[in-house]
Amino acid sequence: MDNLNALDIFKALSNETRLNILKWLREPEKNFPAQQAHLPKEVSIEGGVCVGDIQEKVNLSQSTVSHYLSLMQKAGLLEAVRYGQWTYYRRNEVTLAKIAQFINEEI
Amino acid sequence: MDNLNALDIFKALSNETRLNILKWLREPEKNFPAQQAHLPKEVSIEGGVCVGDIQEKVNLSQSTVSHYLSLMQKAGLLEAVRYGQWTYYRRNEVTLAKIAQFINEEI
DNA sequence: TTGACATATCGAATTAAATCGATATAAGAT
DNA sequence: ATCTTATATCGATTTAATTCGATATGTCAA
Repeated sequence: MDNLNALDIFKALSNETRLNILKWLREPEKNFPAQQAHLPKEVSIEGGVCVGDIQEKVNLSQSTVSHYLSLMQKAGLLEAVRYGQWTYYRRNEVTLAKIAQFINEEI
Repeated sequence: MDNLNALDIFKALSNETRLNILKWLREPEKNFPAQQAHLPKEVSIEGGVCVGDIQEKVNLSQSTVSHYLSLMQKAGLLEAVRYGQWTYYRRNEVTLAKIAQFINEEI
């Protein structure tokens, strides 16, 4: 996912739960108590939270949450890092900055 | 429409044609040759373009374009000014600035 | 190598968005 | 008053998004 696909990004942002996920991922430690509990101490996935922890918080089915996260990742809003059986998702600040800039300069 | 409804705004932005309309309205004189042709010289609706001129450019049905514009206006992205039988739409820069700021600070 | 857990994908059902043509409303001109 | 032109609204159809439960895949542990 290199170049900005504004349409996919705006579609991904057109949903309350997905907006919340992005917001929560600004402060993962605060919003996801169990954050990175599965990682050994020497490993850290900066800002990343696993699917299960997110699912618990949003209270939608596992498949829906997985779908949301993958869709946000495809749009470039999130990055995914796999560690063992877990997938950690974190914000992609580059895209977020670019889309704000896009609104200011292009739209 | 005072306070920012982010969801409605992102939904309004999730469409290529609507994105184009916003872009074109940055430079109405350039993008809409007949701009404000119906207005007497002493009246000016700064940056405004009437529905018919926009419709001609996007090549969708009159009802679809009218619906688009009204939806963008309800979201706060456009302002509508009626002059006689015409409705002139123009960008609402306040909302546009706010939504970019919202992405940078809230999301 | 079998079992348990985390996540992803599939297929189906429901709900929402896009889009049209037809019609209504509103203003201006005759 | 009537006709025309501009825009808005309505109702219907098609297409896309949401959401689920079931199942597949991948990883680790016993």
